[in-house]
Amino acid sequence: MTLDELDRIALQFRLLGEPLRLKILEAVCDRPRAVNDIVAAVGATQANASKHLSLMAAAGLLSREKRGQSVYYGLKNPLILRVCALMHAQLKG
Amino acid sequence: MTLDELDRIALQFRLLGEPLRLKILEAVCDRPRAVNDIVAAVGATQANASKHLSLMAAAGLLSREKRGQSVYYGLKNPLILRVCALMHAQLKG
DNA sequence: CCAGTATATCATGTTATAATCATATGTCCA
DNA sequence: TGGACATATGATTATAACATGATATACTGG
Repeated sequence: MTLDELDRIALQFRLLGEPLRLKILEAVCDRPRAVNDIVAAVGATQANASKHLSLMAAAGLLSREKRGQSVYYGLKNPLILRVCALMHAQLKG
Repeated sequence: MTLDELDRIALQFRLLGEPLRLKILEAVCDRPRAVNDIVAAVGATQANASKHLSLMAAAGLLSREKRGQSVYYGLKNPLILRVCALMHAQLKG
């Protein structure tokens, strides 16, 4: 495993290391949703949620699509849900 | 998913969000190893490695066993390797 | 064009986490 | 017991990350 690879993997893990971001994942896990909607679902400030969404999209975790005056964020790769589920399971084992 | 659960999952992810700690996991993935040995394998300061090892053990990621004048750290639950492998795969997909 | 709604960004204060150096603790053996 | 080796801890500094409030940009309907 190269150093660069480790760095990128670590970065991905760090992205998941924030409760608010996990909540966001939960919010968009079955369908893309507008920022507005996500903000309400996770109970965060618009500015704060927006920042996390940008970050996650930039990291390739979320997809971003502008439709009308809203922006829809969705899961880029459902595999990330398995990662979360595995980690959840690991906590109990 | 309760808030407390999210917090704990996030904490676990944050633990994996450090390249040095991933290296440590790699170093002990097939057998427990002494701190001394791990330090050499990952190329870190003794103090720094020790701190990370303590942290990971406290979080339930690693097992800790004192044998003679050495302390052996090993994987507590091999499931964590699957989490890492999945994340690695996710990066490419 | 204007008002309103939706989203993003910027500046700032604060907290959290990591690396380092020095030092302490503990264990073994001569 | 003293000295060498292995590990842990404490204090300090540096850096990264988050939350917030204010503001900017973009789109839409009237």
